[in-house]
Amino acid sequence: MRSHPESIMFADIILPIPFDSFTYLVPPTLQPTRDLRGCRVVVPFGKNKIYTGVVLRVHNNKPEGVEMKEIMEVLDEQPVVNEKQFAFWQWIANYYICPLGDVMKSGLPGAMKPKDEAALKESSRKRKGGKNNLFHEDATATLQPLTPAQQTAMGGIEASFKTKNVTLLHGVTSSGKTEIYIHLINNYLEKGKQVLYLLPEIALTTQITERLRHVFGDRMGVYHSKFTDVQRLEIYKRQASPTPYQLILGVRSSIFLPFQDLGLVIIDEEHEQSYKQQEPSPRYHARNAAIMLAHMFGAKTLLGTATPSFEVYHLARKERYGYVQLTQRYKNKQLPTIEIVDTKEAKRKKLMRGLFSPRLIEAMQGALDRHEQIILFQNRRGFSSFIECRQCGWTPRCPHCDVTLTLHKKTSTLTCHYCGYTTRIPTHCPHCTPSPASLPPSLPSSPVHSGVSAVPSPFLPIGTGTEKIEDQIPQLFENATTLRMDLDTAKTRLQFERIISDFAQHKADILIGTQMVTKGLDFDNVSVVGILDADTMLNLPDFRSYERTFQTLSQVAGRAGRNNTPGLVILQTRSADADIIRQITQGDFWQMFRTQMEERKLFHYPPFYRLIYVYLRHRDDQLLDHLATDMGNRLRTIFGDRVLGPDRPPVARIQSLYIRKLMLKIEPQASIDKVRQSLLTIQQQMQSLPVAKNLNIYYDVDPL
DNA sequence: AGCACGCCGACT
DNA sequence: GTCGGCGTGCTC
Repeated sequence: MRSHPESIMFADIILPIPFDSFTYLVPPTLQPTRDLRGCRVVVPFGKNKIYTGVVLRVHNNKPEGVEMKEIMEVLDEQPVVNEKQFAFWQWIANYYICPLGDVMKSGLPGAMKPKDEAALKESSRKRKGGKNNLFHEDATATLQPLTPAQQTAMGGIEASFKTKNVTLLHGVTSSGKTEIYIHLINNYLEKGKQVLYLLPEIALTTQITERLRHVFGDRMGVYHSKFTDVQRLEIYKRQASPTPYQLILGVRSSIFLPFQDLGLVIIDEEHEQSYKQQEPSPRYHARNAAIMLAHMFGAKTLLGTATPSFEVYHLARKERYGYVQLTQRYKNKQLPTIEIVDTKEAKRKKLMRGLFSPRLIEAMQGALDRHEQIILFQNRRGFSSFIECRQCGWTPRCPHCDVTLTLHKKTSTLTCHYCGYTTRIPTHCPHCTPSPASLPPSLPSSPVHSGVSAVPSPFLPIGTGTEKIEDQIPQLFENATTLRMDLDTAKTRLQFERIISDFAQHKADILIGTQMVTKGLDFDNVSVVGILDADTMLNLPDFRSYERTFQTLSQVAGRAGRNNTPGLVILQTRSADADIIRQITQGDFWQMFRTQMEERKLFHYPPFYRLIYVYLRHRDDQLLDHLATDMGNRLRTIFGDRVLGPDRPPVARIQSLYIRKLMLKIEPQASIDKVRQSLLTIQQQMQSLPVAKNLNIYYDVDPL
């Protein structure tokens, strides 16, 4: 029973902190019993902390120069992380240049920590039915037959899968893509294969869940970020068990579930930005990661959208991906007519009433008279983007972040959308009227928007949000009722679905919203869609702004139209004769793509080049300047003119940390491994500088 | 990421 | 005289 020195075992353990792994001693009592890889263990850490981690590997190479601690306890009989998951975790860590600890944090349900698990078992016992199967039922529906157009597309997908691993299904809105998915899923389930069906967070509504539930019953598990830890843990465990769900309908993070025999991955609304995790690390793109996951299983991937991302469309054009088009709308629902209104012209002639042109008012009034509904789209929430002193033009900014504060009319406050800092609207401008004593001690009961108060606000709201539009409706349409849908009114899925269902039941005439309105189901009484201002989106300082505007506005326009009559979309813009506006109104994706691709190629942007942003953060602005320049120079010795910057990003300070950004434009055929190695070497050089002790460096690969 | 250690201000 | 602010340094 005495262990020989050479038989001493070590275990590399992933902990939920931003490092790859730490090496611990495996106690002799555990050594001969089993391979601990993939099992959770409890370990001491630091002075008196205790963590649960996952064993990455067991070996007997003693690490140099570190004093090791011993594993305290092993929690699992069987691994909770399988080999495919480890390979996938490692790919994410390598590709997105982040530590394994970060990947584990995203990849394992929070409730995998033993303390939580014990507590949760307790609470789930009390609260019966914490089950994932929310329809506490069996499949009731059989498959609906496909229309001829859908059948053709289905045949196209199957043919494409014979030679291609990834296929793009490019189908106009309301062409019935979901029905095709359902048939395809059914085929794979019949072959005994597992299917992962990914949807953007906001599109995963009760309606879609119910629809699939009717067909697939309890063979389907739903994985949603709004579920409780117990529910998520239950699905995770079930997927690792001998009887996993055969179909997972889930959001971004469901790519981390254990799969056993994955045969098909469907990524709906492939172009959606929300597939990219921005914060925290790992900043992965679930679409691209899911394609890799499918590849590891030898599975097929179907990407569906009405407005493909350039990255995907480009690969389809190059025949790396298969391509299937679906041009016919379901029940021959007609595409809407899009009318452009030149607001520059209307403003010059003084015809604008607030944010509304005469043509938009006329179209809306017509719809109201016919008891039809209206959707108004504005891609910004709140009342205005910021306020400005009428006297001197001073604008209140966040004391911690380098941004203007956003006006929230309802609460009479100014809020920072980055750190949440909130303050009351000042009664006077501290810049040009620095002495409050000279003013009446009025509370800011005179909100900036109303001139009702005795003391008019010294501030003017600038920019337009959904709240301001809502505010102007009563003056233009006396009896019209409104609903507003944006991040402020639809924070939870329940609120979101409530608004959708209220509007569907015609509890309001007008729905005002941000791009969230594009994600609702089809409303069959909406005849007019108003886009109040296409310019704010187009003019964003972002090389993808046209691509995004095209996507968003096409999706918004798709909401218009009743069963037999085509809808009317009124698009207000100050740049009425711009090419992009014409391409949007004509739904000319191909022309838009071609024009934009020339610029992308010329300026070395995706999909011709791969972008990597390198972020540096430090609380000392001047020192950071110096360090960022230094790092830029070091990068240039390796990457030459593929390095741009450093620059101050649009928001150059968040939560009292200053930020600099370096940009790398890498040829797509370059080895990501070598790029990562070079970056990490330079990072180590930087962080070994005595002045750079507190320098924080992180990466955003394929940023959006 | 936490969390302990450490060095300077306003309180019983 | 202490309690506690958060800068900074380390974690197998």
